[in-house]
Amino acid sequence: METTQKGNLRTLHNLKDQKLYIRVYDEIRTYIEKNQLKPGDKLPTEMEMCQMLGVSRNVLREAIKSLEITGIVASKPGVGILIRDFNADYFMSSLLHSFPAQSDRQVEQYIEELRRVLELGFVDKAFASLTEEDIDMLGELLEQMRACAQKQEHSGKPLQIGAPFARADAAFHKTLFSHIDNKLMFSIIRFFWAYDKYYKEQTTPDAVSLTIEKHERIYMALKARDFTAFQDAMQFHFNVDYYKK
Amino acid sequence: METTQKGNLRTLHNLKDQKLYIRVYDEIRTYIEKNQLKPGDKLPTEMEMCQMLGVSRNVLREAIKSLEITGIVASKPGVGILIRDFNADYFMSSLLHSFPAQSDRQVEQYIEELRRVLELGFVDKAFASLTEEDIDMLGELLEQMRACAQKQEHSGKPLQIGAPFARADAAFHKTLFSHIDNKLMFSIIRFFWAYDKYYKEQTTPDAVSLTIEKHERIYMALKARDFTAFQDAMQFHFNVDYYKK
DNA sequence: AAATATTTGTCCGTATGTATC
DNA sequence: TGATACATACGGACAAATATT
Repeated sequence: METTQKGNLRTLHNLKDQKLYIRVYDEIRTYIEKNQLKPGDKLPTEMEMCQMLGVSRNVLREAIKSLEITGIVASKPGVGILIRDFNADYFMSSLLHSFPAQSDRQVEQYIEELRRVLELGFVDKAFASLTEEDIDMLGELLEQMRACAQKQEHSGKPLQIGAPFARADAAFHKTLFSHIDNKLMFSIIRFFWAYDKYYKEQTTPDAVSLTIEKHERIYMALKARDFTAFQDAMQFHFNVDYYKK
Repeated sequence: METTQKGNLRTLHNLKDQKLYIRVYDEIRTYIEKNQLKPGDKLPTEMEMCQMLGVSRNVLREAIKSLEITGIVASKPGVGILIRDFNADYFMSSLLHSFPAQSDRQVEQYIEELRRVLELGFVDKAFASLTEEDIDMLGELLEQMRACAQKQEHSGKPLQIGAPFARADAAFHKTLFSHIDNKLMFSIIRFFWAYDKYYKEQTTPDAVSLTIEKHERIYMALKARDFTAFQDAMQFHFNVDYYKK
Protein backbone atom coordinates (compact mmCIF):
# COMPACT_ATOMS: atom_id res chain seq x y z
CA MET A 1 0.00 0.00 0.00
CA GLU A 2 1.32 3.39 -0.99
CA THR A 3 1.60 5.61 2.05
CA THR A 4 2.52 9.26 1.81
CA GLN A 5 5.72 9.48 3.81
CA LYS A 6 7.21 12.66 5.16
CA GLY A 7 9.40 13.52 2.25
CA ASN A 8 7.60 12.70 -0.95
CA LEU A 9 6.27 14.74 -3.77
CA ARG A 10 2.64 13.83 -4.32
CA THR A 11 1.27 13.46 -7.78
CA LEU A 12 -1.19 16.23 -8.47
CA HIS A 13 -3.34 15.71 -11.47
CA ASN A 14 -6.60 16.27 -9.64
CA LEU A 15 -7.50 19.71 -8.28
CA LYS A 16 -7.87 21.53 -11.57
CA ASP A 17 -8.58 24.85 -9.91
CA GLN A 18 -5.06 26.19 -10.20
CA LYS A 19 -2.43 26.20 -12.87
CA LEU A 20 -0.27 23.15 -12.96
CA TYR A 21 3.05 24.92 -12.62
CA ILE A 22 1.76 26.77 -9.56
CA ARG A 23 0.76 23.52 -7.93
CA VAL A 24 4.21 22.15 -8.72
CA TYR A 25 5.77 25.32 -7.30
CA ASP A 26 3.84 24.91 -4.06
CA GLU A 27 4.48 21.21 -3.90
CA ILE A 28 8.24 21.66 -4.16
CA ARG A 29 8.18 24.36 -1.53
CA THR A 30 6.40 22.16 0.95
CA TYR A 31 8.82 19.39 0.01
CA ILE A 32 11.70 21.67 0.99
CA GLU A 33 9.98 22.51 4.22
CA LYS A 34 9.00 18.97 5.14
CA ASN A 35 12.48 17.63 4.48
CA GLN A 36 14.08 20.62 6.15
CA LEU A 37 16.40 21.23 3.23
CA LYS A 38 18.95 23.92 3.96
CA PRO A 39 21.06 26.21 1.78
CA GLY A 40 23.41 24.10 -0.33
CA ASP A 41 21.23 21.00 -0.25
CA LYS A 42 20.10 19.55 -3.54
CA LEU A 43 16.64 18.90 -4.88
CA PRO A 44 16.04 15.70 -6.87
CA THR A 45 16.90 16.02 -10.55
CA GLU A 46 14.39 17.44 -13.00
CA MET A 47 13.59 14.06 -14.47
CA GLU A 48 13.10 12.48 -11.07
CA MET A 49 10.72 15.21 -10.00
CA CYS A 50 8.84 14.92 -13.28
CA GLN A 51 8.24 11.27 -12.56
CA MET A 52 7.33 11.83 -8.92
CA LEU A 53 4.85 14.55 -9.74
CA GLY A 54 3.63 13.08 -13.00
CA VAL A 55 4.16 16.22 -15.03
CA SER A 56 6.15 17.09 -18.12
CA ARG A 57 9.62 18.49 -17.95
CA ASN A 58 8.36 21.72 -19.46
CA VAL A 59 5.90 22.41 -16.67
CA LEU A 60 8.40 21.38 -14.05
CA ARG A 61 10.91 23.84 -15.42
CA GLU A 62 8.37 26.66 -15.30
CA ALA A 63 8.00 25.93 -11.61
CA ILE A 64 11.76 25.68 -11.07
CA LYS A 65 12.41 28.99 -12.80
CA SER A 66 9.73 30.57 -10.65
CA LEU A 67 11.44 29.18 -7.58
CA GLU A 68 14.71 30.52 -8.90
CA ILE A 69 13.48 34.04 -9.54
CA THR A 70 11.90 34.24 -6.11
CA GLY A 71 15.29 33.45 -4.63
CA ILE A 72 14.49 30.03 -3.22
CA VAL A 73 16.68 27.80 -5.41
CA ALA A 74 19.51 28.12 -7.93
CA SER A 75 19.96 25.62 -10.72
CA LYS A 76 23.35 24.91 -12.22
CA PRO A 77 24.08 22.83 -15.31
CA GLY A 78 25.89 19.64 -14.56
CA VAL A 79 25.22 20.02 -10.83
CA GLY A 80 21.55 20.18 -10.05
CA ILE A 81 19.07 22.41 -8.28
CA LEU A 82 20.37 23.85 -5.05
CA ILE A 83 18.57 25.46 -2.15
CA ARG A 84 19.71 29.03 -1.82
CA ASP A 85 20.44 31.15 1.16
CA PHE A 86 17.80 33.80 1.53
CA ASN A 87 18.15 36.48 -1.07
CA ALA A 88 15.63 39.22 -1.60
CA ASP A 89 17.22 40.79 -4.65
CA TYR A 90 14.47 40.03 -7.13
CA PHE A 91 11.92 40.66 -4.48
CA MET A 92 13.31 44.13 -3.98
CA SER A 93 13.69 44.91 -7.65
CA SER A 94 10.08 43.93 -8.22
CA LEU A 95 9.12 46.29 -5.51
CA LEU A 96 11.15 48.98 -7.14
CA HIS A 97 9.43 48.44 -10.47
CA SER A 98 6.01 48.24 -8.94
CA PHE A 99 5.52 51.95 -8.81
CA PRO A 100 5.22 54.17 -11.87
CA ALA A 101 8.60 55.06 -13.32
CA GLN A 102 10.08 58.26 -12.03
CA SER A 103 13.31 59.79 -13.03
CA ASP A 104 16.36 57.89 -11.88
CA ARG A 105 17.50 60.87 -9.89
CA GLN A 106 14.25 60.80 -7.97
CA VAL A 107 14.53 57.10 -7.26
CA GLU A 108 18.03 57.74 -5.99
CA GLN A 109 16.67 60.33 -3.58
CA TYR A 110 13.99 57.94 -2.37
CA ILE A 111 16.63 55.35 -1.66
CA GLU A 112 18.94 57.75 0.10
CA GLU A 113 16.15 58.85 2.36
CA LEU A 114 15.12 55.31 3.14
CA ARG A 115 18.67 54.34 3.88
CA ARG A 116 18.94 57.23 6.28
CA VAL A 117 15.82 56.21 8.16
CA LEU A 118 16.70 52.53 8.23
CA GLU A 119 20.32 52.90 9.25
CA LEU A 120 19.52 55.43 11.94
CA GLY A 121 16.63 53.28 13.11
CA PHE A 122 18.89 50.28 13.56
CA VAL A 123 21.94 51.93 15.15
CA ASP A 124 21.38 50.22 18.46
CA LYS A 125 21.03 46.75 16.99
CA ALA A 126 24.01 47.31 14.71
CA PHE A 127 26.19 48.40 17.61
CA ALA A 128 25.21 45.36 19.63
CA SER A 129 25.83 42.92 16.80
CA LEU A 130 29.23 44.08 15.56
CA THR A 131 32.16 41.76 16.23
CA GLU A 132 35.87 42.53 16.51
CA GLU A 133 36.34 41.17 13.02
CA ASP A 134 33.64 43.42 11.66
CA ILE A 135 35.32 46.46 13.15
CA ASP A 136 38.69 45.45 11.73
CA MET A 137 37.01 45.04 8.36
CA LEU A 138 35.57 48.53 8.67
CA GLY A 139 39.09 49.81 9.34
CA GLU A 140 40.36 48.14 6.22
CA LEU A 141 37.58 49.55 4.11
CA LEU A 142 38.29 53.01 5.49
CA GLU A 143 41.92 52.55 4.51
CA GLN A 144 40.82 51.59 1.01
CA MET A 145 38.80 54.76 0.73
CA ARG A 146 41.78 56.83 1.83
CA ALA A 147 43.98 55.11 -0.73
CA CYS A 148 41.50 55.82 -3.52
CA ALA A 149 41.39 59.48 -2.56
CA GLN A 150 45.18 59.82 -2.51
CA LYS A 151 45.57 58.12 -5.82
CA GLN A 152 43.07 60.56 -7.21
CA GLU A 153 44.88 63.57 -5.82
CA HIS A 154 48.15 62.51 -7.37
CA SER A 155 46.62 61.70 -10.70
CA GLY A 156 45.32 65.24 -10.91
CA LYS A 157 42.00 64.35 -12.48
CA PRO A 158 39.45 66.53 -10.78
CA LEU A 159 36.42 64.31 -10.76
CA GLN A 160 35.63 60.69 -11.41
CA ILE A 161 37.07 58.98 -8.41
CA GLY A 162 35.62 55.81 -9.79
CA ALA A 163 33.99 52.63 -8.71
CA PRO A 164 36.51 51.39 -6.10
CA PHE A 165 35.73 54.25 -3.75
CA ALA A 166 31.99 53.73 -4.06
CA ARG A 167 32.42 50.00 -3.57
CA ALA A 168 34.33 50.53 -0.36
CA ASP A 169 31.66 52.95 0.82
CA ALA A 170 28.91 50.41 0.11
CA ALA A 171 30.88 47.60 1.72
CA PHE A 172 31.38 49.73 4.82
CA HIS A 173 27.66 50.16 5.30
CA LYS A 174 26.83 46.58 4.48
CA THR A 175 29.37 45.46 7.06
CA LEU A 176 27.77 47.67 9.67
CA PHE A 177 24.55 45.69 9.41
CA SER A 178 25.88 42.31 8.36
CA HIS A 179 25.28 40.64 11.70
CA ILE A 180 22.09 42.29 12.68
CA ASP A 181 19.39 39.88 13.85
CA ASN A 182 16.90 41.05 11.25
CA LYS A 183 17.77 39.39 7.97
CA LEU A 184 15.09 41.20 6.08
CA MET A 185 16.57 44.54 7.10
CA PHE A 186 19.98 43.39 5.92
CA SER A 187 18.55 42.32 2.58
CA ILE A 188 17.01 45.70 2.06
CA ILE A 189 20.19 47.54 3.00
CA ARG A 190 22.24 45.33 0.72
CA PHE A 191 19.87 45.95 -2.13
CA PHE A 192 19.82 49.70 -1.65
CA TRP A 193 23.59 49.87 -1.64
CA ALA A 194 23.77 47.74 -4.73
CA TYR A 195 21.45 50.12 -6.53
CA ASP A 196 23.63 53.00 -5.59
CA LYS A 197 26.66 51.84 -7.48
CA TYR A 198 25.17 53.14 -10.70
CA TYR A 199 25.28 56.67 -9.46
CA LYS A 200 28.17 57.30 -7.17
CA GLU A 201 30.54 58.04 -9.97
CA GLN A 202 31.45 61.65 -9.98
CA THR A 203 32.28 63.59 -6.88
CA THR A 204 34.19 66.70 -5.96
CA PRO A 205 37.38 66.45 -3.88
CA ASP A 206 35.57 68.16 -1.01
CA ALA A 207 32.81 65.59 -1.05
CA VAL A 208 35.41 62.82 -1.00
CA SER A 209 37.20 64.12 2.05
CA LEU A 210 33.90 64.73 3.80
CA THR A 211 32.84 61.16 3.04
CA ILE A 212 36.08 59.90 4.52
CA GLU A 213 35.63 61.99 7.62
CA LYS A 214 32.11 60.67 8.10
CA HIS A 215 33.35 57.11 8.04
CA GLU A 216 36.37 57.88 10.20
CA ARG A 217 34.08 59.12 12.93
CA ILE A 218 32.03 55.96 12.76
CA TYR A 219 35.07 53.73 12.84
CA MET A 220 36.71 55.56 15.74
CA ALA A 221 33.54 55.38 17.80
CA LEU A 222 33.28 51.66 17.23
CA LYS A 223 36.95 51.08 17.92
CA ALA A 224 36.42 52.77 21.27
CA ARG A 225 33.19 50.85 21.75
CA ASP A 226 31.44 54.10 22.53
CA PHE A 227 27.75 53.83 21.71
CA THR A 228 26.91 57.50 22.12
CA ALA A 229 29.77 58.52 19.88
CA PHE A 230 28.65 55.92 17.34
CA GLN A 231 25.15 57.29 17.37
CA ASP A 232 26.46 60.81 16.89
CA ALA A 233 28.72 59.72 14.08
CA MET A 234 25.83 58.05 12.28
CA GLN A 235 23.67 61.12 12.76
CA PHE A 236 26.49 63.25 11.40
CA HIS A 237 26.87 60.95 8.42
CA PHE A 238 23.30 61.20 7.33
CA ASN A 239 22.28 64.63 8.49
CA VAL A 240 25.19 66.66 7.19
CA ASP A 241 23.90 66.16 3.65
CA TYR A 242 20.24 65.80 4.42
CA TYR A 243 19.68 69.16 6.03
CA LYS A 244 21.85 71.02 3.57
CA LYS A 245 19.10 71.12 0.96
CA MET B 1 17.00 50.61 -42.00
CA GLU B 2 15.91 49.00 -38.78
CA THR B 3 16.02 51.50 -35.96
CA THR B 4 15.40 50.52 -32.37
CA GLN B 5 12.34 52.53 -31.45
CA LYS B 6 11.20 53.31 -27.97
CA GLY B 7 8.98 50.35 -27.43
CA ASN B 8 10.60 47.30 -28.96
CA LEU B 9 11.90 44.08 -27.61
CA ARG B 10 15.51 43.70 -28.63
CA THR B 11 16.86 40.37 -29.71
CA LEU B 12 19.36 39.19 -27.14
CA HIS B 13 21.50 36.35 -28.30
CA ASN B 14 24.76 37.99 -27.37
CA LEU B 15 25.69 38.64 -23.74
CA LYS B 16 26.00 35.06 -22.61
CA ASP B 17 26.76 35.98 -19.03
CA GLN B 18 23.25 35.41 -17.73
CA LYS B 19 20.61 32.79 -18.24
CA LEU B 20 18.43 33.34 -21.24
CA TYR B 21 15.13 33.31 -19.42
CA ILE B 22 16.44 35.94 -17.00
CA ARG B 23 17.42 38.21 -19.84
CA VAL B 24 13.96 37.71 -21.33
CA TYR B 25 12.41 38.46 -17.95
CA ASP B 26 14.35 41.70 -17.67
CA GLU B 27 13.72 42.62 -21.28
CA ILE B 28 9.96 42.28 -20.90
CA ARG B 29 10.03 44.30 -17.71
CA THR B 30 11.82 47.17 -19.36
CA TYR B 31 9.42 46.82 -22.29
CA ILE B 32 6.53 47.31 -19.88
CA GLU B 33 8.26 50.28 -18.38
CA LYS B 34 9.26 51.93 -21.66
CA ASN B 35 5.78 51.57 -23.12
CA GLN B 36 4.20 52.58 -19.84
CA LEU B 37 1.85 49.63 -19.84
CA LYS B 38 -0.68 49.78 -17.06
CA PRO B 39 -2.79 47.18 -15.27
CA GLY B 40 -5.17 45.58 -17.74
CA ASP B 41 -3.00 46.26 -20.79
CA LYS B 42 -1.91 43.33 -22.87
CA LEU B 43 1.55 42.13 -23.79
CA PRO B 44 2.14 40.79 -27.33
CA THR B 45 1.29 37.12 -27.74
CA GLU B 46 3.80 34.44 -26.83
CA MET B 47 4.61 33.68 -30.45
CA GLU B 48 5.10 37.33 -31.31
CA MET B 49 7.47 37.83 -28.42
CA CYS B 50 9.36 34.67 -29.35
CA GLN B 51 9.98 36.10 -32.78
CA MET B 52 10.88 39.56 -31.51
CA LEU B 53 13.36 38.23 -28.99
CA GLY B 54 14.59 35.35 -31.07
CA VAL B 55 14.03 32.73 -28.39
CA SER B 56 12.08 29.53 -28.18
CA ARG B 57 8.59 29.25 -26.81
CA ASN B 58 9.88 27.25 -23.88
CA VAL B 59 12.31 29.88 -22.67
CA LEU B 60 9.79 32.64 -23.17
CA ARG B 61 7.27 30.75 -21.06
CA GLU B 62 9.81 30.31 -18.26
CA ALA B 63 10.18 34.08 -18.23
CA ILE B 64 6.42 34.67 -18.38
CA LYS B 65 5.77 32.30 -15.50
CA SER B 66 8.45 34.09 -13.50
CA LEU B 67 6.75 37.38 -14.26
CA GLU B 68 3.48 35.84 -13.21
CA ILE B 69 4.73 34.50 -9.91
CA THR B 70 6.35 37.81 -9.07
CA GLY B 71 2.96 39.44 -9.51
CA ILE B 72 3.74 41.50 -12.58
CA VAL B 73 1.54 39.81 -15.20
CA ALA B 74 -1.28 37.28 -15.36
CA SER B 75 -1.77 35.05 -18.36
CA LYS B 76 -5.13 33.65 -19.36
CA PRO B 77 -5.83 31.09 -22.08
CA GLY B 78 -7.78 32.52 -24.96
CA VAL B 79 -7.05 36.07 -23.85
CA GLY B 80 -3.38 36.80 -23.57
CA ILE B 81 -0.89 38.07 -21.06
CA LEU B 82 -2.17 40.96 -18.99
CA ILE B 83 -0.33 43.47 -16.86
CA ARG B 84 -1.42 43.11 -13.29
CA ASP B 85 -1.84 45.58 -10.54
CA PHE B 86 1.11 44.85 -8.33
CA ASN B 87 0.28 41.97 -6.08
CA ALA B 88 2.77 40.66 -3.60
CA ASP B 89 1.03 37.53 -2.45
CA TYR B 90 3.50 35.05 -3.86
CA PHE B 91 6.41 37.14 -2.75
CA MET B 92 5.01 37.28 0.69
CA SER B 93 4.73 33.57 0.98
CA SER B 94 8.16 33.25 -0.62
CA LEU B 95 9.60 35.44 2.06
CA LEU B 96 7.85 33.32 4.58
CA HIS B 97 9.33 30.12 3.28
CA SER B 98 12.81 31.29 2.43
CA PHE B 99 13.97 31.62 5.99
CA PRO B 100 14.88 27.97 6.36
CA ALA B 101 15.53 27.42 10.04
CA GLN B 102 13.34 30.21 11.25
CA SER B 103 9.75 30.31 12.26
CA ASP B 104 6.97 32.28 10.69
CA ARG B 105 6.73 34.12 13.93
CA GLN B 106 10.29 35.35 13.45
CA VAL B 107 9.59 36.68 9.98
CA GLU B 108 6.60 38.45 11.40
CA GLN B 109 8.85 40.05 14.01
CA TYR B 110 11.31 41.19 11.34
CA ILE B 111 8.51 42.91 9.51
CA GLU B 112 7.02 44.46 12.61
CA GLU B 113 10.41 45.85 13.53
CA LEU B 114 10.95 47.29 10.09
CA ARG B 115 7.52 48.82 10.09
CA ARG B 116 8.25 50.44 13.41
CA VAL B 117 11.51 51.97 12.21
CA LEU B 118 10.06 53.14 8.92
CA GLU B 119 6.86 54.62 10.25
CA LEU B 120 8.62 56.39 13.10
CA GLY B 121 11.29 57.58 10.70
CA PHE B 122 8.73 59.17 8.43
CA VAL B 123 6.39 60.75 10.99
CA ASP B 124 7.36 64.27 9.98
CA LYS B 125 6.81 63.70 6.28
CA ALA B 126 3.56 61.89 6.93
CA PHE B 127 2.26 64.72 9.06
CA ALA B 128 3.15 67.26 6.40
CA SER B 129 1.54 65.30 3.59
CA LEU B 130 -1.81 64.40 5.13
CA THR B 131 -4.86 66.13 3.68
CA GLU B 132 -8.24 66.81 5.24
CA GLU B 133 -9.68 63.92 3.27
CA ASP B 134 -7.00 61.59 4.55
CA ILE B 135 -7.81 62.50 8.12
CA ASP B 136 -11.52 61.97 7.55
CA MET B 137 -10.69 58.59 6.07
CA LEU B 138 -8.68 57.74 9.16
CA GLY B 139 -11.70 58.63 11.27
CA GLU B 140 -13.88 56.30 9.23
CA LEU B 141 -11.41 53.47 9.54
CA LEU B 142 -11.24 54.01 13.27
CA GLU B 143 -15.03 53.80 13.36
CA GLN B 144 -14.87 50.52 11.46
CA MET B 145 -12.46 49.11 13.99
CA ARG B 146 -14.78 50.10 16.82
CA ALA B 147 -17.70 48.49 15.05
CA CYS B 148 -15.79 45.25 14.59
CA ALA B 149 -14.90 45.18 18.26
CA GLN B 150 -18.49 45.78 19.37
CA LYS B 151 -19.85 43.14 17.09
CA GLN B 152 -17.36 40.76 18.57
CA GLU B 153 -18.34 41.61 22.12
CA HIS B 154 -22.01 40.96 21.42
CA SER B 155 -21.38 37.76 19.57
CA GLY B 156 -19.66 36.38 22.65
CA LYS B 157 -16.96 34.55 20.78
CA PRO B 158 -13.79 35.16 22.72
CA LEU B 159 -11.18 35.30 20.00
CA GLN B 160 -11.12 35.47 16.23
CA ILE B 161 -12.08 39.03 15.58
CA GLY B 162 -11.49 38.28 11.95
CA ALA B 163 -10.17 39.89 8.85
CA PRO B 164 -12.26 43.10 8.77
CA PHE B 165 -10.54 44.46 11.85
CA ALA B 166 -7.08 43.68 10.51
CA ARG B 167 -8.00 45.18 7.16
CA ALA B 168 -9.08 48.41 8.80
CA ASP B 169 -5.85 48.46 10.80
CA ALA B 170 -3.76 47.98 7.66
CA ALA B 171 -5.78 50.57 5.74
CA PHE B 172 -5.26 53.05 8.57
CA HIS B 173 -1.50 52.78 8.31
CA LYS B 174 -1.47 52.81 4.53
CA THR B 175 -3.56 55.96 4.59
CA LEU B 176 -1.10 57.62 6.95
CA PHE B 177 1.62 57.34 4.32
CA SER B 178 -0.44 57.44 1.16
CA HIS B 179 0.56 60.97 0.17
CA ILE B 180 4.13 60.94 1.31
CA ASP B 181 6.58 62.24 -1.27
CA ASN B 182 8.63 59.06 -1.21
CA LYS B 183 6.77 56.53 -3.30
CA LEU B 184 9.24 53.79 -2.60
CA MET B 185 8.59 54.15 1.11
CA PHE B 186 4.87 53.88 0.46
CA SER B 187 5.38 50.76 -1.63
CA ILE B 188 7.27 49.10 1.17
CA ILE B 189 4.71 50.06 3.77
CA ARG B 190 1.90 48.77 1.59
CA PHE B 191 3.87 45.63 1.03
CA PHE B 192 4.48 44.99 4.69
CA TRP B 193 0.89 45.60 5.63
CA ALA B 194 -0.26 43.21 2.94
CA TYR B 195 1.84 40.54 4.57
CA ASP B 196 0.11 41.03 7.83
CA LYS B 197 -3.18 39.58 6.69
CA TYR B 198 -1.78 36.11 7.04
CA TYR B 199 -1.34 36.57 10.74
CA LYS B 200 -3.66 39.05 12.30
CA GLU B 201 -6.37 36.55 12.94
CA GLN B 202 -6.68 35.86 16.59
CA THR B 203 -6.43 38.47 19.28
CA THR B 204 -7.54 38.87 22.86
CA PRO B 205 -10.20 41.46 23.75
CA ASP B 206 -7.56 43.42 25.65
CA ALA B 207 -5.32 43.61 22.62
CA VAL B 208 -8.25 44.81 20.56
CA SER B 209 -9.11 47.68 22.86
CA LEU B 210 -5.46 48.63 23.13
CA THR B 211 -5.18 48.68 19.35
CA ILE B 212 -8.21 50.93 19.15
CA GLU B 213 -6.76 53.26 21.74
CA LYS B 214 -3.49 53.50 19.86
CA HIS B 215 -5.27 54.57 16.71
CA GLU B 216 -7.60 56.92 18.55
CA ARG B 217 -4.61 58.82 19.87
CA ILE B 218 -3.17 59.14 16.39
CA TYR B 219 -6.45 60.29 14.93
CA MET B 220 -7.12 62.85 17.65
CA ALA B 221 -3.66 64.35 17.28
CA LEU B 222 -4.14 64.70 13.56
CA LYS B 223 -7.63 66.14 13.93
CA ALA B 224 -6.12 68.79 16.17
CA ARG B 225 -3.21 69.23 13.77
CA ASP B 226 -0.82 68.84 16.67
CA PHE B 227 2.51 67.50 15.47
CA THR B 228 3.99 66.78 18.87
CA ALA B 229 0.93 64.85 19.93
CA PHE B 230 1.03 62.95 16.66
CA GLN B 231 4.65 62.03 17.24
CA ASP B 232 3.85 60.88 20.77
CA ALA B 233 0.90 58.85 19.58
CA MET B 234 3.03 57.10 16.97
CA GLN B 235 5.72 56.41 19.56
CA PHE B 236 3.05 55.02 21.86
CA HIS B 237 1.66 52.86 19.09
CA PHE B 238 4.94 51.16 18.34
CA ASN B 239 6.72 51.22 21.66
CA VAL B 240 3.96 49.94 23.89
CA ASP B 241 4.36 46.48 22.40
CA TYR B 242 8.00 46.72 21.47
CA TYR B 243 9.43 47.32 24.89
CA LYS B 244 7.12 44.86 26.57
CA LYS B 245 9.28 41.92 25.61
C1' DA C 1 44.68 14.32 -18.65
C1' DA C 2 41.10 12.40 -21.14
C1' DA C 3 36.98 10.06 -21.82
C1' DT C 4 32.34 9.35 -20.08
C1' DA C 5 28.17 10.01 -17.55
C1' DT C 6 25.02 13.25 -15.39
C1' DT C 7 22.31 17.33 -15.29
C1' DT C 8 20.48 21.52 -16.82
C1' DG C 9 19.80 24.67 -21.11
C1' DT C 10 17.45 25.35 -25.38
C1' DC C 11 14.89 24.16 -29.26
C1' DC C 12 11.04 22.02 -32.03
C1' DG C 13 6.51 19.88 -33.06
C1' DT C 14 1.82 18.68 -31.77
C1' DA C 15 -2.47 18.23 -29.35
C1' DT C 16 -5.81 20.19 -25.97
C1' DG C 17 -8.54 23.62 -23.43
C1' DT C 18 -10.49 28.15 -23.17
C1' DA C 19 -12.17 32.68 -24.25
C1' DT C 20 -13.93 35.85 -27.94
C1' DC C 21 -16.47 37.10 -31.93
C1' DT D 1 -23.06 27.22 -33.42
C1' DG D 2 -18.78 27.61 -35.48
C1' DA D 3 -14.33 29.74 -36.32
C1' DT D 4 -10.37 31.87 -34.58
C1' DA D 5 -6.81 33.25 -31.42
C1' DC D 6 -4.52 32.21 -27.47
C1' DA D 7 -2.34 29.89 -23.59
C1' DT D 8 -1.68 25.10 -21.52
C1' DA D 9 0.58 20.83 -21.57
C1' DC D 10 3.09 16.95 -23.45
C1' DG D 11 7.19 14.48 -25.60
C1' DG D 12 11.46 14.13 -27.90
C1' DA D 13 16.03 15.78 -29.32
C1' DC D 14 20.47 17.84 -29.00
C1' DA D 15 23.81 21.31 -26.87
C1' DA D 16 26.49 23.01 -23.01
C1' DA D 17 28.26 22.77 -18.43
C1' DT D 18 29.90 20.11 -14.79
C1' DA D 19 31.24 15.98 -12.23
C1' DT D 20 33.23 11.41 -12.17
C1' DT D 21 36.14 7.75 -13.37
